[in-house]
Amino acid sequence: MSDVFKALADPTRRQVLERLKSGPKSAGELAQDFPVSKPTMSAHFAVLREAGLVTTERQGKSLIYHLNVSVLEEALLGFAGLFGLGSDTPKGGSQ
Amino acid sequence: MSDVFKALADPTRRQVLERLKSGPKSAGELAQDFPVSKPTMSAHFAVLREAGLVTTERQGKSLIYHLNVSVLEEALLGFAGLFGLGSDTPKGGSQ
DNA sequence: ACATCAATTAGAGAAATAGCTAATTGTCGA
DNA sequence: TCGACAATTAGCTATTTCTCTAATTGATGT
Repeated sequence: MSDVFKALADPTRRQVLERLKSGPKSAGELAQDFPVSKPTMSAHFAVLREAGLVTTERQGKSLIYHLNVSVLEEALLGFAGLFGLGSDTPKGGSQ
Repeated sequence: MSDVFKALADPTRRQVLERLKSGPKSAGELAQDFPVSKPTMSAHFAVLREAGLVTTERQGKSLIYHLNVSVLEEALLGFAGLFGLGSDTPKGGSQ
């Protein structure tokens, strides 16, 4: 879960997740929207993948990235819950 | 708001926020609970302060840190909201 | 004024991060 | 098998981050 917050620390990666919200996209398709090189994007994808925030699926020559909302939810709302934020989840224990 | 996520990326800083949940604490009081030097903790506090996640109040020789829940809420739930998570906030626009 | 205590700033080093170009891997179609 | 294309890995640099010890600032009490 520390990996998730590390992944979310970078604005580019947060924006990638937002793009993915509207549906799966290929690496190249995603890369187009950002002002950095493809290898740099590839590195960002790797961080998101290792955090479990996205999953991949091969489709011909393309690699399709899918958003894994549940991991995002668990981290974001899980942590928010520790402070009594979000839903009325009383507490939640682990770190 | 990018500052908030950057601040949350470090486990020590997240734990500081959790400690602060139960009420304001002095720098030294907080520092005791962590296996790093006081100057290191001071640096972490500065990051949290700059992100707006905590506020300070002088009390004699001590500096008292207060948790600023609203900033945490805005970042966490604001971002979660972009994905339809948390409360049923439909969308939310800025980044 | 001075000693003391709380906390920060200064200065430095090691490790991690974000970025690039060039080279490589893997897949498809002819 | 070969050429073209998608994406990653390799190799490198610059910057940032985390950590430390030593020195400084600021407030209190005598």
